[in-house]
Amino acid sequence: MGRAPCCDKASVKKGPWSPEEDATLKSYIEQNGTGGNWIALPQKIGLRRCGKSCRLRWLNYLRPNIRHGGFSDEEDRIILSLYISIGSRWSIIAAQLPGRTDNDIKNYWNTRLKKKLFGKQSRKDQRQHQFARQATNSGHKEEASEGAAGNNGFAAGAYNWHQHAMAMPSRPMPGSMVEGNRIGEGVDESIRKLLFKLGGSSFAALQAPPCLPPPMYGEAPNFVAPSVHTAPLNEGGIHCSGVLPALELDESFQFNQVKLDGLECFFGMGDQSMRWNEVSHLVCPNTTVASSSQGMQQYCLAEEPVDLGMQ
DNA sequence: AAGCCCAACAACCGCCGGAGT
DNA sequence: GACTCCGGCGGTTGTTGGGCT
Repeated sequence: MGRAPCCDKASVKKGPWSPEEDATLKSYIEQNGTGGNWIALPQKIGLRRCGKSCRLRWLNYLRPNIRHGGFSDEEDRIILSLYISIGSRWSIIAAQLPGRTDNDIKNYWNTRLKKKLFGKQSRKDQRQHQFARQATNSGHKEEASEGAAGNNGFAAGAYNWHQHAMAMPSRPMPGSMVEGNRIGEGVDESIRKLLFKLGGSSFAALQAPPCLPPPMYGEAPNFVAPSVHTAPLNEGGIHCSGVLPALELDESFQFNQVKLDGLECFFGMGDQSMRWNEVSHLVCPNTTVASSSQGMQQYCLAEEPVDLGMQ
């Protein structure tokens, strides 16, 4: 026997909300709150809507201080960082971007950011790219750069990780901050703390690479951060040198079992396979890559190993 | 000018986990 | 401990509008 439906599907209205419905819902919640029961709410205020639909409408659209569209580079970077670390846990990602809803971020990722990052050209991008080439060829370089990079600073056309990494500020740009927002100074710290709260991540591993013990796979459903050991530093077992062999990071990245839809290329599944050292700049702008004396590539973290104080 | 295609966004659906009984 | 209910979440689908052929 299946679960009873949350409302009578036959009697509730579906589809886009009218301004009148919006006004009714908004004014009621502003005056009385949700009353702790979304299911009962529509009946109370005479809306022929499912309670879940009311909740969604309020959270995604009517709630105060909601921002739509216009994602900044900084927000892009946060979304990407967290997506790589924790996968499609949109609510957690949204919690780091005040004013953004999980639905908004999810849509943004699925329709735009994923394409931006992996070089799927929209027709608009193709046109911009074509325009850029034409303008460049005819000597209009300023117009060309505007046309090609008008998309939040990402170059149109096939995405170039290295190029973008170089363009990324090593620290959040002062002035990119939204008031009351975590975006801005200290955002990396904020994300890192969040990831440690969640149980570790490849992102966190970059900031303070654990060298021992060996990775534990499959400890948690949905979220596995293979090379991260979350025990406090002072309990022993971890000694962080600040230098992590590239191989380890690659393995960390490749064995991460978080579902990374759209990131198949990192796992050798796409036709354009990437390795961690090709994208780490984007996720961790402070990470630099250098060659060791043995010719083996190593990661040299620009920062001192951080205090991993668990909260 | 009309039809088609596609990107963007809004909304729905169904599952899961936590709280209450 | 078992059961029910509800909220929350993520995946998916539907709708719309703009651009292209």
